[in-house]
Amino acid sequence: MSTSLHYCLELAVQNQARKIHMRSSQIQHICGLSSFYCELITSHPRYQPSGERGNPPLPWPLVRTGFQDPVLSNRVQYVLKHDRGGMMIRVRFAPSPTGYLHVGGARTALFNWLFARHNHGTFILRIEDTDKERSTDESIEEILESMRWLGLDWDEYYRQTDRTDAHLLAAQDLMDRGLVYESDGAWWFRVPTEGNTIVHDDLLGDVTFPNDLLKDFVIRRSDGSFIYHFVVVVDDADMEVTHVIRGDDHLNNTPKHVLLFEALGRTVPRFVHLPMILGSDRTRLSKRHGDTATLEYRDRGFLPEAMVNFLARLGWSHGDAEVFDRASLVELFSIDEVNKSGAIFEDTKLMWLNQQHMKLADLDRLLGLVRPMVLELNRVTAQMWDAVDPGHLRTGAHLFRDRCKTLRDLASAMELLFPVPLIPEDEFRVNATQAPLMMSVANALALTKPFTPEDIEQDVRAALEANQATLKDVALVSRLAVTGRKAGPGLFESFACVGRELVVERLRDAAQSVLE
RNA sequence: GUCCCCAUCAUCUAGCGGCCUAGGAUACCGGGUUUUCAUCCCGGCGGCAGGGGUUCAAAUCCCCUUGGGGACGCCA
Repeated sequence: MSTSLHYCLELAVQNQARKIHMRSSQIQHICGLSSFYCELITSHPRYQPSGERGNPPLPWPLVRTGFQDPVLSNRVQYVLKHDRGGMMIRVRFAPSPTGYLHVGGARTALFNWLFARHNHGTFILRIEDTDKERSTDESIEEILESMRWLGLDWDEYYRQTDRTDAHLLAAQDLMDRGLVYESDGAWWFRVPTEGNTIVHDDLLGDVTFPNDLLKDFVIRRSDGSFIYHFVVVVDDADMEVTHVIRGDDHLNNTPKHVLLFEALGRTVPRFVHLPMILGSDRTRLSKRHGDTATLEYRDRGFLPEAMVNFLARLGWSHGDAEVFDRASLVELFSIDEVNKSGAIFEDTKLMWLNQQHMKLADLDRLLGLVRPMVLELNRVTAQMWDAVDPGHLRTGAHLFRDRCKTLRDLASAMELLFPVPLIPEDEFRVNATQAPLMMSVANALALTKPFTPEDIEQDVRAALEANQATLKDVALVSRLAVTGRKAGPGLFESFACVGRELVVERLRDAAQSVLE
C-alpha cells in the first residue's frame, strides 16, 4: 500500500509528539520497510524521544536519501514521488460567495484548517467570486464571519476576480501551445481521446476515469470570462496548493483538473475528497433542510468549540473519544482517520456536545456570551445586569449550566436573578396553611447572615420547625414563587443565588396574595 | 441514461483476517444518587444490506446484486 510509509511516518511523528518513542522494529512491523530504513528514521536527530512538539514534521531528507537505493520497493518510490519530501503543506478553502456558509461548507473549511494546523502548514482562504451574477459582498462577509466565529483563522486571503491577469496569461499559454482551440467564441480545452486519467486521492485511493468519457470543455466563455475548472487549477498551481481537500461532489471534475495541471506543466496536488454531509432525508444538505447556515447555530446559542467538535466528528473519529477541544483536534487530526461514507447532520448530539463544552467553559466568558441573549428577552435591562454582583452571576451560570443545552437555555434560566416579574412555568396556588409558613420563612431569611446556602438551610428549617412543619410542605411552592420553576438547582442554592432581597420579596408576595 | 463514490445499531462512529457472542457515544427506556430537575453512576433496547467466492478462519479481502449519494453547463 502506498500509504504505508506515509502512515508510519505520521504515526511516528504523532507518537513523538506524545513523547512515545517507537522503536524501529515497531515501525518495521507497521509499514514493512526494511530494517535499514527503519533504523535510518529512528536514528535521525529529529526523531528522538526528547523531541519537542512543534518540531519540523517529518525526517524527509533522510528518507529521500533512500530514494537512491535500488532495493527500495516501488510503493515507497511512489510515496516519495507524491509526497514531495519536506515541502510545506498548503491547503485552501474556496467558497463561492453566493449565499451563507452552510454547515457542510464549514466542515470542509474545518478539515482544511485542521490539516494545515496539524502539519504546521498554510491555510488559504480564497473567495471564488467569478460568478458575477450570483456573488455578493454580503455573502463574503457572512462567510468570513462564520469562519471567525468558528475560529478558523486563515494565513492568506485571495479573491479570484483579482487574479484575472494570471488566468489570461495561463489561458494564452495553452492557446499558444495548441492545447486549446476557439469555437463559437469560446475557448475549448482539448481532452485526449484515449487513455485514462487517474486521480490520486489520499482518502479514496486511485480513481480512474477513461478519457473518452470526458469531452472537450470550455475554459473561457465567449464574453472573455473564465470557467471555474480553469481558474481553480491556475489558482491552486500559482498558490502552490499541495493538498486539495474538498467535497466529493467535485470528484468527477477532478480528472479535468488533473489534465489542466498537466497541460500547464504544473505539479498535480494531492486530493482528498470528503464525503458529503447529508440532510435527514439523506440528500445533500441544502436550505430546504432548514437551519443549515453556520451562523444560525451561533444565534441559537451554540458554543463555537462545540460546533467545531461536532463538525469534526462528522466523518472523522479518534477511537472512542467524543469530546475534543480545539487544541487536541489540531494535535490528533489525520486524514487516515477520516471516514469515506457520508454522514447525516442531526443536531441531537450537537446539543449534548454543547452541554459538555458549556460545562468546560470559563464562567466569565459564558456570562459575556449570555448577557446579550438575556437582554434580548427584553425584560432585563443592561442597568439591571450591571447592578448585580458578578459573583452572583457566576454562581448562577455555574448552577444552571448543568441543566442547559444551549446558551439560550442559560439566558432564560438566568432571568430569575433579576428584579423582573417572574413568569411561572406552571400555575401554582399557595394554600392557607402554606402562606403563614412562607411568611415566617421570609421573615427568618430577612435576617439570615451571611446569605449562604448553609445558613439559609439552617434558618429555613428552624422557621418551619417552630411552626411544626417540614420542608416538604413548602418546598415546591417556594421554589415556584422564587424561581418560577418547578425544578432547578437545590432550593437553598437557588435562594442564595437569587439574593436575599428578591427571595424575601417573592416569598412575601406569594404569601400575601393568600393572606389578604 | 452514462460515469464516479459510498454501505456496521434510529444517528455519529470503532473495527485495516483470528482478540467480535461486533465496542463506544447520542437519543430512547429502566434503576441508583438528588427534597425536585439536571449532572453523575449502573443496566437495557438496538446493527455488519443480500448473495456468491478466497481462507483453517471474513464485519474485515474479491465479485455480483441491491440500496444511498454525487457528477454529467459558455454555474461554482
